[in-house]
Amino acid sequence: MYTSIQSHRYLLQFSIKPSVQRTAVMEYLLKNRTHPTIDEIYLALSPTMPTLSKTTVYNTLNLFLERGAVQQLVIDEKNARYDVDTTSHGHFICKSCGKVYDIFNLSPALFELPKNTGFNVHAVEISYSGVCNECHQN
Amino acid sequence: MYTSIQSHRYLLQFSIKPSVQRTAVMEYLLKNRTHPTIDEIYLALSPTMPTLSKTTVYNTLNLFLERGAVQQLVIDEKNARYDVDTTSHGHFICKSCGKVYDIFNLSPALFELPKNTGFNVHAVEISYSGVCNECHQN
DNA sequence: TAATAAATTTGTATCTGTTACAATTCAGTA
DNA sequence: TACTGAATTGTAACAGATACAAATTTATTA
Repeated sequence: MYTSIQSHRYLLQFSIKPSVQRTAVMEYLLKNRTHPTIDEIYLALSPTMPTLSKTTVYNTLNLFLERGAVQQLVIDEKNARYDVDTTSHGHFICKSCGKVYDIFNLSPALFELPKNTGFNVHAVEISYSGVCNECHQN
Repeated sequence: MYTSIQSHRYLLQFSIKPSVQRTAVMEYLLKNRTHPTIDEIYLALSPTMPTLSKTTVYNTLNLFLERGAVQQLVIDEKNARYDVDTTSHGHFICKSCGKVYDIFNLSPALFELPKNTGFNVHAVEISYSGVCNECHQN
């Protein structure tokens, strides 16, 4: 399990000064690999951190993003979602319940950046959509 | 070039009753393959269609989406974008100017839906990001 | 054609995710 | 301890999208 100390060290690896708030947010991301939204992070932390401001969560995630400590997922039309796992993997969003799941075991070829497109391509995002099994059987 | 009459026929193929507004929106989409946002469509049409309401553009695009006449792109954090080309192709978004470009000539294998994921996968979206050449040289 | 019903469009109000920004608090240093 | 800069906070503002009722248009029936 991830502790606060480990989250602290993790932030330092990305040259992020580990404040109490930043460490708490990173700890949450390391423990909850559910691609949470800003609101979910805020709601999860505010009970044990009553002074936490939602603006701080926004600031923090934007900082993490700049430093490459997290990846922002653009798969949900409503909210931005964040993923600490920055290695190559795809995502699936259930159009019924809205949950976002990882899809590992995809061919590495899918994540190769295309050549000769006339653009300077830096990143790929592979997003699947449909209905998850839980929603399907209800 | 696409005419109003062709747009009219195009709508009928998707069982969409072709009102004046719907035909105008579809004609715009067929002529402008730039993955426009709702606002761009509205701003382009309102000069020659002064009574047009932005709500109608929203309603219209949602209807097109339901009937499969357009594809919604979730690649731009700010706005939804729409594409009349529903065949398999990828997209590139320039993080500097925000323009969205098509990327054809990708391997068809990229668009195959994964099996045994535990989900009912219906669609894929392959999104690249980076900086376009115009922005790069400025 | 006239009257009626149904569908579409419109405008306003509302909601929600996000950002801007000034004030406050905190951390580190002299 | 006092000072300086960074981080956090709360409020206000903004923008994309939706809800909804009123108005308009289109289709249907007499």
